[in-house]
Amino acid sequence: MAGLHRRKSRVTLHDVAHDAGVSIATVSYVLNKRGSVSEEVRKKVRRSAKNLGYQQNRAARAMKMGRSSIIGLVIPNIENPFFATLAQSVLLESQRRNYQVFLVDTEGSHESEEKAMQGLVAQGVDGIIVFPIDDSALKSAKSDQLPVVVLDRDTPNLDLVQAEYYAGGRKLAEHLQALGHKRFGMLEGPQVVTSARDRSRGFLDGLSKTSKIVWQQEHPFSMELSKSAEALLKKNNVSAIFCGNDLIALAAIAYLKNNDIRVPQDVSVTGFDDIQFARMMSPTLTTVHMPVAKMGVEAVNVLIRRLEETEAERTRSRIVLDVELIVRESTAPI
Amino acid sequence: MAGLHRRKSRVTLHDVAHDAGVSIATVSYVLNKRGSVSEEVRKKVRRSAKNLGYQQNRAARAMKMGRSSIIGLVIPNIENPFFATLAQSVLLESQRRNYQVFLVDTEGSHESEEKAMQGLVAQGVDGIIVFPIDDSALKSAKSDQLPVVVLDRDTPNLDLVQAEYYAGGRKLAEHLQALGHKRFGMLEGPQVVTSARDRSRGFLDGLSKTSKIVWQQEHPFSMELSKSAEALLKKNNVSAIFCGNDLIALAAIAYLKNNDIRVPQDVSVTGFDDIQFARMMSPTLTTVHMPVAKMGVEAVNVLIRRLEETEAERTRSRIVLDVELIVRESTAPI
DNA sequence: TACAACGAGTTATACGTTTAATCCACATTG
DNA sequence: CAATGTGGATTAAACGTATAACTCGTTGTA
Repeated sequence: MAGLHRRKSRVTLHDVAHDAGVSIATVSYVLNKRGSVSEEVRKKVRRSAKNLGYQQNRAARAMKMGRSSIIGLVIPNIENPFFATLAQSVLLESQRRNYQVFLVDTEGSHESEEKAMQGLVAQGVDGIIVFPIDDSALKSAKSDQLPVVVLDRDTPNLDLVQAEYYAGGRKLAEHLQALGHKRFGMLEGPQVVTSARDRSRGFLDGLSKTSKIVWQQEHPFSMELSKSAEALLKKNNVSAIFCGNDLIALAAIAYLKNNDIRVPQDVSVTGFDDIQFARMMSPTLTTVHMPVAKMGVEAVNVLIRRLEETEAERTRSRIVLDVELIVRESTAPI
Repeated sequence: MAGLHRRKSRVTLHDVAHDAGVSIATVSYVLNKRGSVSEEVRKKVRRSAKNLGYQQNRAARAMKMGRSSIIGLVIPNIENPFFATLAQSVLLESQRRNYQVFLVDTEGSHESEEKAMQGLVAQGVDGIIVFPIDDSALKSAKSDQLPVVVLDRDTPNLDLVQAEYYAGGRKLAEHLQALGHKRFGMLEGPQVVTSARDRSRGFLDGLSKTSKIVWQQEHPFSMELSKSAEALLKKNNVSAIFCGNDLIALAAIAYLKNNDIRVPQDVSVTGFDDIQFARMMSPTLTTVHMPVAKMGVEAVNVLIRRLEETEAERTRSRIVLDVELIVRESTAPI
């Protein structure tokens, strides 16, 4: 039985038309709910189409229409749960809206990001949603070729969807201070990244004069703890640690525990993002919940609106979503 | 500047032909490295193409050729790190081979899986790679419409790529027994799933007569621990626990720790899959490493081979990959 | 020398849609 | 009754590409 999969030449408009005894055009009109066709012909056509199992040939349609109904999604790393959730929501919403998605994982490299964007354009996608590696200007800023929605980084001329990072940072600062903390360590995300900067800024701005940053260091958004970070953690000279995201927090906590520094008894730790694992680890992680799924949905909405808008120039969208402080076990009163 | 993205009617073969002063066909031949064209014309054409920034119109090509160079990937849940890694490898390998991927996340529902397969066929993908929810026969077994490669579940007539689950189970049993364990608990994966069954079978077959299964329970492949599982864990009447996958193990360990049962001092715990987090948690997890990335690559290879094979009936592929026991901190001598 | 063979290009067609333009029969209206 | 309009259908062109079939010199060979 193997091998009989040769695509049996699919049934076309022509076949349906023949079966229903009408012209090709009529079938097209019926199926696209356009033009004026009598109710009875309508029924006949629909019946034939269903019987024969007609399926639109997307390639032909795409060619004729000049649009593919495909959108490109470019993310740095699908293995990061944050992006997995994001991708999922984009996928779902797109399908719901009758678009398909080309997903590209750039593995965190600028070069691939560049190539990915190029590639997608070449593939003929209608638009692109991109979560850029960092701020280094999406240079091939394709926006003149096709609509681009940028996640997370405010970029000139491009539609934007992001979250209230700054506010999130403040909330963490307030929460920790309310618990009595005064001496802080910071493992911030890469400061070339706006969203990481905003988190830090928010946190710092939220501190009162009596609070003190004992140490502060940049760290990649990953679970592999840097040597210098380990050195700082080992000092055990702060009562609370702000981490740029959940992955860093996760790694920090693991390291602290291995060095017999208890969380949260000896030191409180906070994350950022609220990935799925944040509430599964022990201690569960106090963090800032990002509306990831919502970001995905909004991005799709913005993009499709732009795709389907009339020629009328629409002004740039800038959607900023609320974040929420989630208090769990990794923070405690001093 | 916003809104000037109206797809500037892309440059076509026609434009290039005009610019190079040759016919459309010649350009096509040059670009596809077919037919016989003199070296000088070749150069001229390539130059024009590059200058004008010609990009193949995939839709037109797809229509003419009857193949889209797109493959569908259907997985249960992209948020599961295991599938994230799998997806990533499929994406990368596909791109390398000049195919694009439609990713569909079925969210673990049969209905969506069914619909996803249908949908992909309708979209005109050339072939499908699917990691099915469970064994309930991919009924719309599209294999007669187009090539399907199944991951993980042996399915009649379909190409298969999977891992040596059985052997993995045995290895765990042997490892634990070598450490002196004799009383075991099992939180197996859903037994409707072949791969889960194979893991359990391998484990059980690997036990000697003197070993004893104290309790055994099915559990979904997720991090949300069931009440009954918690009850069993609390009993604290075994020295080692076999978990159906890493997520279950993760949850179990968290629960045990919260109930002051130490891992591995009081009880050893094993996982299965070796997800990224397995070596980040504390204690790090003893587990069986699945060659996930390799599975993805192989699946793409098998599929593309079938797509591009000549009419000659090829026999069904059945690729089974080795797994590896990874010993970490969550298991210790009794 | 005549003719086959070949190399290098061109012409022409088909792929399956969408949709503007057209056609036709019939009803409405001045 | 002629002119006009209208609902309901058809015809035909176009989208951009791939490729089979063809043309036209030129070369090699019998």
